[in-house]
Amino acid sequence: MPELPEVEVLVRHLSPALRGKTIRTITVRRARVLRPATAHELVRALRGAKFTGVRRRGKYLLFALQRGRKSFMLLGHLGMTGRMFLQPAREPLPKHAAVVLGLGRQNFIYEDTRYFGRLTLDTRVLDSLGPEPLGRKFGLPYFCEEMSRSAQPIKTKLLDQKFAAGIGNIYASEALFLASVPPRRGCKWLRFDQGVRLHRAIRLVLYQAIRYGSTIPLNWRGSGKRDGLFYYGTAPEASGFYEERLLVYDRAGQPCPNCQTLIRRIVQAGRSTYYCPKCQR
DNA sequence: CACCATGTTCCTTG
DNA sequence: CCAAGGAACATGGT
Repeated sequence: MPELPEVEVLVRHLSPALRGKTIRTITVRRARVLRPATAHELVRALRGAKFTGVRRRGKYLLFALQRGRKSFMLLGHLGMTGRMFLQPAREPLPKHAAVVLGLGRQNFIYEDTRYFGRLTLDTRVLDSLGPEPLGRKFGLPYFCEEMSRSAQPIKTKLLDQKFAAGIGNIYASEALFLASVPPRRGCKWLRFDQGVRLHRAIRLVLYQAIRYGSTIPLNWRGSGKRDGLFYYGTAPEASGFYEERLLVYDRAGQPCPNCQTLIRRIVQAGRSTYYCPKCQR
């Protein structure tokens, strides 16, 4: 479920829901997600600690905790299939619950089908993240400077978390389409007008996705096969909201919404890219 | 059986 | 140092 907009919307829900709650029990069912820490270390650090807030950095969730006078941070990442939500303590745990924090009447659950995500006290990964694409530092001057210094295909660059923290495979394709930029173009060979449009499209795509996620009914737990949240239009709890949300992602063979040319799928750096060969050149 | 999947990290090669 | 490519991680959908 995770790119910057999804994480942002999740954080906005979790922060007020967790603030002030004290962690009484810690159940680790998949120690792998704690890497590099161990279950014992996590239990020792979290027991008795109180949530003071939740923030976001890139695709990471930052849980601010306090015990006594000591403040510290717990860092979460959802990988490809992670979810985080609260549910009544008596309800059965989902099959792939990786970590469960008992908060009294409620459990805070981190579940992750593929266990690619993380929940850990080690925050060092944050040091290597680039600027927030919706933040001040990610201005046109920074953007153009980065473009001029890289020969990488632009699509690959958008996925580089030290270029901008939080853009993922879906919104990379969407932003390039909105800006009419061909995904294989080397950064330094982008024309100025393409750069300006892309810079703007990145912010627009992320901003609109956040706004969209803030207005639809959300099912954090997910209702089944397709993700009940953002990416797919099949979730019953959001039917009617999804039309024309993602313009090119996962639409290979379908007509481009601008020109009816068939959307193409290519592979770059091992990931699918979707684009319109006519609009994006 | 095949291939695909919202992400990151590690390894090898150049 | 950088970049590119591939594999690994692990499970499920089509």
